[in-house]
Amino acid sequence: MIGQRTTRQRRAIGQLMDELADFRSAQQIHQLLAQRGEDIGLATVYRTLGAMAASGEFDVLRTATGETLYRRCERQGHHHHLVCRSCGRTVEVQAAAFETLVASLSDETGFVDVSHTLELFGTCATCAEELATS
Amino acid sequence: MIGQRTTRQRRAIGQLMDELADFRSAQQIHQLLAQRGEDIGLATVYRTLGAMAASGEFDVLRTATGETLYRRCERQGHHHHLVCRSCGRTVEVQAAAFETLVASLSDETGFVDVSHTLELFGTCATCAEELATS
DNA sequence: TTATCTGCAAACATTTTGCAGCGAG
DNA sequence: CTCGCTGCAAAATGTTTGCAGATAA
Repeated sequence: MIGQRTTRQRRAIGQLMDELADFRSAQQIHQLLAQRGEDIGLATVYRTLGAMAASGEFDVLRTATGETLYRRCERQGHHHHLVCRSCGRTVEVQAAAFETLVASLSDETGFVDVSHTLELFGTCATCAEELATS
Repeated sequence: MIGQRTTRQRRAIGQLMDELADFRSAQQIHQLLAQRGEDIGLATVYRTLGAMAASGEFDVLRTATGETLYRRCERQGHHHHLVCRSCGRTVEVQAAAFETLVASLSDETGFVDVSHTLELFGTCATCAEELATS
């Protein structure tokens, strides 16, 4: 926790994540780095993503198949993601009304420190069309 | 999809699930069955839970560590769960307002077939007290 | 009888870890 | 010079699958 070193690997991962708009898995990121000529061990990618996510630099999301996806969190504030099942495109969703609803749960149930994970999946317009014509 | 057979294994799993109040993993269920003297293959437990969940008999939930948890769904209709971080106690939550909100997302974003996963975690009143005194 | 289910073991996919060597500070 | 970081390969985890034999219907 005291010393964090700036290595070639961490720089490369940080830079790549800056350029990516959507959620990617550790494996995808490892592959993208390889395509750029960055020869980085898969284990290092996992370790680095995990560490950066833990420190709040990334949003984390789990797919229905058990993969962990990471993305640089751009907007501040709490929000959720609507992910296309087919192409992975992501839309950020802010639903103040929902947050309010969750907050009220605390009173109703007696539970404290109520946190939540909301994942939204759908098929985006483009993919829906493609699927319809096949 | 046509024929479903009633086997010793399925009966045992169905019966055990009837008695369990909270979410359990396939591995836990397999172990509980073994304790009862029900010698059922782990693969069968996975297959059966998967099938029963797919047919809507169980609620499914994924933990942060990637395990899939199952529980007999008591209420009919769509709802979510507020799970105590400490003791695992579960409260079912129905939030019609939230469902409406999700439905409206479809119009706003152009995404179709929007589904969602909502997981709520908190500390129940009892556990909160215990934690305060320690 | 016969299609379905089961158990086993092997296969899988994702992620984690032990350890020796490398390299940032 | 040091301690943290990296790569590799092995291990761990949780889950799925192929197949031959068992079994509901």
